[in-house]
Amino acid sequence: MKIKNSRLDAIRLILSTQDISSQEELLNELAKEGFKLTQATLSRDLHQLRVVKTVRTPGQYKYELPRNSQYRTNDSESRPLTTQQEANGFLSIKFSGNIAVIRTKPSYAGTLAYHIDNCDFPEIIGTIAGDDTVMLIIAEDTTRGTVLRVLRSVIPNI
Amino acid sequence: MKIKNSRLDAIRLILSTQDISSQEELLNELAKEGFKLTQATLSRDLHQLRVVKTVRTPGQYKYELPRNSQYRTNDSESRPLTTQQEANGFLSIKFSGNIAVIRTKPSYAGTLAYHIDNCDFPEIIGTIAGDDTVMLIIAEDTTRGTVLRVLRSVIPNI
DNA sequence: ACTGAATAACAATTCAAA
DNA sequence: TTTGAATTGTTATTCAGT
Repeated sequence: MKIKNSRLDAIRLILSTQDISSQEELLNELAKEGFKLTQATLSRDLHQLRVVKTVRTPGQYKYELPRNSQYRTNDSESRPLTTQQEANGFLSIKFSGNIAVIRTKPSYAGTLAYHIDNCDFPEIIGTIAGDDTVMLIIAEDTTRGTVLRVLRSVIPNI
Repeated sequence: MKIKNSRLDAIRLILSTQDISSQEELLNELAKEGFKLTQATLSRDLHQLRVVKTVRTPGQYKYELPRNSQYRTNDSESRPLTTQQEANGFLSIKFSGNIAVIRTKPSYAGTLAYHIDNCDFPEIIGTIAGDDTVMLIIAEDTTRGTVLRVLRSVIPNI
């Protein structure tokens, strides 16, 4: 229950920040974080998170979270969103190099970027927003996990 | 080849119009259309089309095409700008690190970015547009050649 | 409800051939 | 380059136990 949810969060974190190409590989990453489980359980977790195995380049696979990262366990699906969750329009976040790309619902990007800017996170040296996309320039020596962690205060549903 | 391409088209049509939950099931549908092939070949076809196996409801799977290879009727709205090469306003593309910068004619950038976004290329994790400039954030481990190749479906005159 | 061990089911790849 | 047969590899499920 409690353990399982933190494990699902760990899976989401790992899949959001690195390229994973098999359940075996993900199992190893989870082991590094102290999660002990078998492939059977992981398969069920991925099923619950509706993770899909995509083809990146021929012969190379990547496990990806669904784009509207409506995660959490089944019980939270029926729980109404808080105003803050509802308000930020967050859909997904991806990383490449020192840049994070946040997708939002249409027209939400500007407001979200404004809020992130206002936080003056030292880990995020700047943002730029379109209509449904926010780009974050990440400070050097800052990990993606850290970025996700600090963003949680602005985007609780990240 | 000719046969193979029509088979790929048949696959795209089937996946666009019905729920398929396994390769074997798809094999049967293809047989109805007169295509004789084995699971090995089908697996390769699906790989080429970058089809993903998604979870619809718990325990129920569905093979889905990526957005940019879905079957579309000739409504010009959602269709990429493949017909009129002039329509996209493309002028030039340059690269630096994991960023590509596309210059367009004035006011064309937003529409072009929109179309690129809609394709959901895994190689391009995000775009942001000004008036005559589109910036693309390129996924890690993706070459510039690959970026140019995938953009060709949106910008034939690239 | 959650899990691991074993297994079944399924999909990807190898190999040989055309 | 494309393919099928066989094989391997990977993931989903069953079953039993907690």
